[in-house]
Amino acid sequence: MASKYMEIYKDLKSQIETGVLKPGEKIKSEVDLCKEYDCSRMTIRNALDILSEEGYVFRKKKVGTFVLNHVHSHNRTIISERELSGLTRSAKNVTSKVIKFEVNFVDQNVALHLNMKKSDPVLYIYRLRYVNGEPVILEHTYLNPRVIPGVTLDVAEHSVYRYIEETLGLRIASAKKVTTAQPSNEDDHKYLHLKDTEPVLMIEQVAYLDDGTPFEYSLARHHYDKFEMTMYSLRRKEMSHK
Amino acid sequence: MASKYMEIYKDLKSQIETGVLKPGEKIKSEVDLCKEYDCSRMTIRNALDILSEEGYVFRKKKVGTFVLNHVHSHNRTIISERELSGLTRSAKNVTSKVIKFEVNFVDQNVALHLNMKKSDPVLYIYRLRYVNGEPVILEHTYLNPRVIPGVTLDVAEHSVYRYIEETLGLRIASAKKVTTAQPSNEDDHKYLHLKDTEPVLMIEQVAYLDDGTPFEYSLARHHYDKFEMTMYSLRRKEMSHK
DNA sequence: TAGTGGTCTAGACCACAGA
DNA sequence: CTGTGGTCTAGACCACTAC
Repeated sequence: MASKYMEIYKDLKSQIETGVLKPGEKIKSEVDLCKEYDCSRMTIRNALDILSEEGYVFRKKKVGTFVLNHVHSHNRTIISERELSGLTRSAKNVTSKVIKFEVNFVDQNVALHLNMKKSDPVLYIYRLRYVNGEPVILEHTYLNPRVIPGVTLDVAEHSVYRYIEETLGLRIASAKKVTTAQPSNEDDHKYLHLKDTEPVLMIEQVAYLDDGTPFEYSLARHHYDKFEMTMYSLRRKEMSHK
Repeated sequence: MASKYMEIYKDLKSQIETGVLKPGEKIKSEVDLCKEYDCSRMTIRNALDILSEEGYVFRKKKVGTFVLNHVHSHNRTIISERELSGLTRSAKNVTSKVIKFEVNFVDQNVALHLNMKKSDPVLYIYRLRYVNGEPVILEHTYLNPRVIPGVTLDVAEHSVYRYIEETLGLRIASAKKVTTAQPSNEDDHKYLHLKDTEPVLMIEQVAYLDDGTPFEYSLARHHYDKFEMTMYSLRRKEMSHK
């Protein structure tokens, strides 16, 4: 079904996650893996490249490939660097209450991000989102209705992303995110039950379809104590010389 | 000097940044680029892979590769997903005031992250960092002195990262980061001049050397109004089927 | 010296978007 | 139908590490 390197990637990842391959351990060399999986070296490298980008393994030039230890965290919900959907894909029990649902003229900032003109209409959705029954995110969403038509109140109450992919058959491919800390405002106090000394973790996002069209601009204000953003950065080889 | 794909990557990137290749424009096909740069297709794909991961281009299967428009931001200092150094590499005028500089026994949490034993000594540095003369970060740094020896007060006042790479000749290769919003505490009020309703953007980081050794654990509390964390997420092809 | 990952070549076949 | 990126093969040489 999937490609060969994807199968190998999944296999190795699961071996790491289940502890068959232990942190610090050296895994087989690329040539040995070729034999084991009966494929060419490039296929193995494709798989190892993904594992390395995701922080599962670490490659030491001229020495070998090693399992990296995964330190994981606290009581917060983890928003991964690779997560594209607002929420519904990562967390389990997500429900939403729609606070506002209206069509406006697009403002300048949103128009810029969504590549729209000043006089274009935009769908604005303001939702309170619950995880396991607890109100934890206040989310402002701006959708381009020419790209994503037919979003109803019912869709907004559930998952817009699922509607886009499953009903419209479009593919969400990438997202740009900017994360900041913000003092809480009146709505945060009211809906997220925050004190005025307690902040939100704000994630501003522009999401793109698989043809490069930006379709959504959103501001998601997360309860500071319930979310964290994790990422793994890998420096490229020659980058330091520049 | 650098590898061929790196040269091609740099060349294409600069063409995008200088506007020779414009947002939305389709660039040459991979086979055409092979001829232009006189190399094999894999070398071209290596270059395009990086551009794609970094959000410069967007590949549409069976159609072509397109330049993506880069939206950039506000008045804040951008902490990029790919930035490894705390600061000194990205911003220009960074100075530091050392608040504490001492050797302690490592605590359990730090020991876990740095792969150390309970009775091991750890170097603890507490610094206030200024950008353009403004106090904007309070940073707690824990260093493993067995891995990074010879850090002096003088080093701490300047750049620990530069000392590691330039003086010790070690290579910083990767980092795991966890970003959260936190209410400001007394030190934040005192040193960063925050009000009690104003938060910090906290980045917790474990940094690794090029051989996979964790050498530093740090907590950096950033003035909420001066920093943002940006990232670009790209979904992998088959990921959706899982 | 032997083994490793990094780089590169020169091909190949596929499924499907777009004309 | 043609061109495209996605995947894959079966090699190759290199510089360096660890022994």
